[in-house]
Amino acid sequence: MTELIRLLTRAQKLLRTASDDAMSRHGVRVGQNLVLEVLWETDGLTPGELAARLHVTTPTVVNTATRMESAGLLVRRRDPADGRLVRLHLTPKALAARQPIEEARRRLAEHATATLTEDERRHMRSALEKIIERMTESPPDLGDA
Amino acid sequence: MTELIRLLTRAQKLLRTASDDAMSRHGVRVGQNLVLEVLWETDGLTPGELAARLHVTTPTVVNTATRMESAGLLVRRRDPADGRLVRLHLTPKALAARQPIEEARRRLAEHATATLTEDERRHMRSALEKIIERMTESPPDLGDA
DNA sequence: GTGGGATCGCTAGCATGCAAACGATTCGTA
DNA sequence: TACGAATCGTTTGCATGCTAGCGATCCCAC
Repeated sequence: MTELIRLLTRAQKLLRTASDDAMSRHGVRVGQNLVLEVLWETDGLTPGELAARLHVTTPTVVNTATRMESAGLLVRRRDPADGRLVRLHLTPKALAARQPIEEARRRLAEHATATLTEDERRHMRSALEKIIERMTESPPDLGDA
Repeated sequence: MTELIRLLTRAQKLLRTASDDAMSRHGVRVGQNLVLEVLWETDGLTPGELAARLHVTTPTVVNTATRMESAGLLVRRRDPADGRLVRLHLTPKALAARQPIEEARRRLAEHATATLTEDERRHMRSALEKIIERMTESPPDLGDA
């Protein structure tokens, strides 16, 4: 079981590194790519909403948004109805990058999983879903105190 | 395929977070735990050797080693035969933490994978091995220039 | 034996994550 | 209506990774 998790960690790291390399060719880092992915579908979300969808904390989104703002990928706008809220809007530059980036991601994913059999895909998917459910639903049950 | 990778990423992150929580109870962070894991088996490795075994870069090991030195988990010693080398040696404190930490990791791994069937474990393992081989052996083949 | 290339650890700067503390705004209630 | 609690974004500080560049040491060829 420990070995299974070790393999999972190693594979994920290799994929993340490869993804960062691919995205960097389009002027976007791997974390920023995740923000784009959501905003391409739903522009004008708040940092808090974005954080919830990405399963990260709000400060992480805030910092990433600041870097993306410096890079000219998005702009911040105060919500006119609620002064506490900030809405993140993509720039034309970010919209133009959509096609090549999605293409690059699709290509990378297919390359990585090209040699998997149908059984392996199906069982790996259900196994990962079970692990995710297990880690979110049930308590981690840490040993001592 | 993209969805498969998304699940893989999510599962790995949940596992890493849970691992960090568990390790923190023993005064060790998740990255430091990986260093301990290797040094428990082979004490006195150099930062470069350690980096190769962990699949990280040397600066990463150097920084982690510095934090672990501050935490009293290891000491640096110059190699008497080769002045360029630094050898990392665990302290009694680090040796004493071995049993509880290994127990915590074993428990976490079993908890996470408790509901997997034998087919799922087997196919997930072979799938991950294929992905790893694919990402290390063959070229990433990034689209444009 | 000496000089130049190779090897090694370290530092600096950046990106991505977290938790904790802070400030501003909003909303419900007295 | 005004005040306290809740909500939200931001800042700060830390851990983990990376690349690039530096300085010290070693080793081989001359």
